[in-house]
Amino acid sequence: MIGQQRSYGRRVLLAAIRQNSPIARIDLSEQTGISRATVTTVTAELIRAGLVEEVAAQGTEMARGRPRVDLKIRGAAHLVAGIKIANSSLSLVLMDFEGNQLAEHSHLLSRTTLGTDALVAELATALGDMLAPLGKAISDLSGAGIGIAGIVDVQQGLVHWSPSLSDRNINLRSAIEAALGVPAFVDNDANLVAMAEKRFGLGREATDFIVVTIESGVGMGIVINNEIYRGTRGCGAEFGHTKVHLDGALCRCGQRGCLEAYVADYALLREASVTHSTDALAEGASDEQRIEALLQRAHDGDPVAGNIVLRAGRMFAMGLANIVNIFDPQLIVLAGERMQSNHLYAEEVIAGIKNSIVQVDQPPPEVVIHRWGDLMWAKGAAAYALEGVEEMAVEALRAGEG
Amino acid sequence: MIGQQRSYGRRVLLAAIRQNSPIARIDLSEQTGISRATVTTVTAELIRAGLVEEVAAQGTEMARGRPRVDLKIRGAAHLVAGIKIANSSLSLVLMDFEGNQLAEHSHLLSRTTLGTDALVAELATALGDMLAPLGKAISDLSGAGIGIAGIVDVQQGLVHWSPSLSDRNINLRSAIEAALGVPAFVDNDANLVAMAEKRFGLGREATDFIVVTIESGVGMGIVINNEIYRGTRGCGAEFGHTKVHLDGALCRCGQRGCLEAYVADYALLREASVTHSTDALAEGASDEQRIEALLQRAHDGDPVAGNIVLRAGRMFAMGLANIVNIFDPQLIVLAGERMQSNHLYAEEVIAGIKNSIVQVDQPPPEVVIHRWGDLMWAKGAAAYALEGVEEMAVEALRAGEG
DNA sequence: CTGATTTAATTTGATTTTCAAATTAAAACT
DNA sequence: AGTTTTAATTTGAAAATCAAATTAAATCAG
Repeated sequence: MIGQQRSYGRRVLLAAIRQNSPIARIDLSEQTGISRATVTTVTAELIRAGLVEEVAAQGTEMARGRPRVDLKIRGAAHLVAGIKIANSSLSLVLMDFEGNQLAEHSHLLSRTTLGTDALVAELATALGDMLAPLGKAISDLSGAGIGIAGIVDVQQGLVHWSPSLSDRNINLRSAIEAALGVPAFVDNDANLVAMAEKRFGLGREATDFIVVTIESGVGMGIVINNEIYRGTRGCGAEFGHTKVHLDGALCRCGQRGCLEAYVADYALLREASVTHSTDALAEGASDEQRIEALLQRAHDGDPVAGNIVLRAGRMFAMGLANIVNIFDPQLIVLAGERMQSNHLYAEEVIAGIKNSIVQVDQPPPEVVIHRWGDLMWAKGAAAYALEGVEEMAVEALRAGEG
Repeated sequence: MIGQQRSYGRRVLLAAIRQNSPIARIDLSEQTGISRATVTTVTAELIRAGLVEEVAAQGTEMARGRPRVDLKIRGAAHLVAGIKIANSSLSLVLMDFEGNQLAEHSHLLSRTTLGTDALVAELATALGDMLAPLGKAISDLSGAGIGIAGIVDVQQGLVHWSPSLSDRNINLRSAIEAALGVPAFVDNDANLVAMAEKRFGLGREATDFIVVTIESGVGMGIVINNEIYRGTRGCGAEFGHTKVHLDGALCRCGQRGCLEAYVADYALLREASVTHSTDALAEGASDEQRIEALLQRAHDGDPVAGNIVLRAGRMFAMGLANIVNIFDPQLIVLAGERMQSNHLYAEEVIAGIKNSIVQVDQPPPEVVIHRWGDLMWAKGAAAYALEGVEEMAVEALRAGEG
């Protein structure tokens, strides 16, 4: 409607079909406010293009009158991959256009930090390995979403800096598109979790919510008005580095008082080392094992361990309360897989949030814990790719018709 | 384009004309991506409706070819009032449709907290007093924007709670519309400052920015994607109650560690009372005088006073840094009139922010201090009314044409 | 089993919105 | 006075949409 007459209707209807999956035309008209006549015309076009298909109306048993015919996204229309570039591995997922997971794959990286070309090469290998058993090739993909830690300029596909890349200011999108011959969509990994929640998780119903992830650091994704909010320099949502104490504990980032410096593994271990330094566990044990031992000890009533863990939880609650006080979201999702974060997901922590937010008549936002597997990130990447591919498909439709 | 065919184009073009004030049709086409033909048609319509007018093209001296004809909003099209309900007074401003200030007025309230009817009555009186000298009546207004402290549901015009109202859960919009016979637009006062900055101030060029105000409390307005972000329960942006210290200083709100409990007047005085309790200034002096004395003393090198003020500044910087870490805005505007906030607006504070935000290659967001007069709030209210009236005008256009 | 009823979807014919290309307008150069 | 240049408008067509009428596919009632 703006600019060259572009098919805003197509876009809206396709999105509505996706979100309300099996939905009859009459309900689409109701929902979007677009007339039934137009819904018929446009959906016919979408069906003709293969993006949408009819399914036998089900559910409401035998109502009177002409039965409604449900529409849904046609999964076979496109194939996308989602790839998360993690510390020392890649995790991949394959999805159809409907969002059904068709395959998953995991790939160990030769090194933690790689050059661009090497990384892209490993990426291509991993993709091939995932696709081969299905008799598919990379060229069958309509798009690939890539999640990477660091500072990413989404518009340009530029990775300013990432722990996984030895180069700086690399246009990872171009590099991947050149190597794979497939449209690539690159984003910061925290945003991808938010996207995963938006499309597949607890954020499906919400328009404004926040996703917090705990891995080695603390990440955050912000969804405002159904869209990822990325900040203006691509470095927003640095929840882990919000300050919770003036001149507080030293953080990996070099600053003091960051939330991360109170809740991250290294923070807990740093504290534990003061009193438990002579522990058997301290020698030769991995960080993970030591954390586990600390948490166990806290659970068993060790006062010092308990104190360490308690403070972490209280700081975490304070940080989350600040988010609520600033954003007033509908929902906060604590997404993660690690049982090691149990202490941060405890009842007391959630309750602590409620005590630190501004009190109004209305109930506080829901805080929910969502335990995903490792694939969460990759699924988010796939969701991102689906978004991009959908956009391209609608665009193609417009061009094709003209 | 969605729903009944509504004139999205009209809306877009009117907004573009407003934002780029004197602008030729060809530039409008360029900017909005709408074809020149459509720009001609739509602007003709807007001119016919009296919302827009042509002005002799100026600026570019005598270029070759047919000279461009600039368009601008026609001020005379509508008249709006902006009203800020403050502690013990109303401040009002009168604006034309172009945003030119035509009059201002100030009105003392009989009491700090009033019943709805009494407040509305005083409001009508004040409005009348402002309009009378101009030979205008309230019925000449196309809308009135009202800013009030407290929890406001903008959608419904409901004031859940406000220090200025003795009643709770009042539909202030209905009450005012009934009394004045003019469309009313009610919002939280912090949001209005953001709107004032967006339309008349430093936020004109920015799409994502934050406005922080210091009065008796600390307020914040958030602009995301050119729109006020209000949170989902109407209680977001409570910057003053973000926690900056676990189990910290007691706040008026009853919680501990709120930023306000470190930077507000009462917080400074609380600290000062510990050591300066026997001061001449402490007896019989007003709070304002005592604050002034404290700041003066800090400035003169008194170590205790200096320490009190220093901490307030550092806490303030920390709070702002957290906003940057979360939002990554283009711009932070510190808006206020009070010289008493000088210590919070000091160089050191601004520098302190930069030391607490996540470091990236790109420069940190600008932090600017904008000293407005008392009218800032009322102007914001007027800006809000203008937004509403513009919306109504476009809507009327659509209905009228059909 | 047949026709009435009900509801969903489509078709019809018109209207609105928009655009590209051609045309006109208004100025400065030559 | 004619040429050039640029802005704005007009023209004719295409695209998008809608309200109302029609058709389709089912159940219900007798």
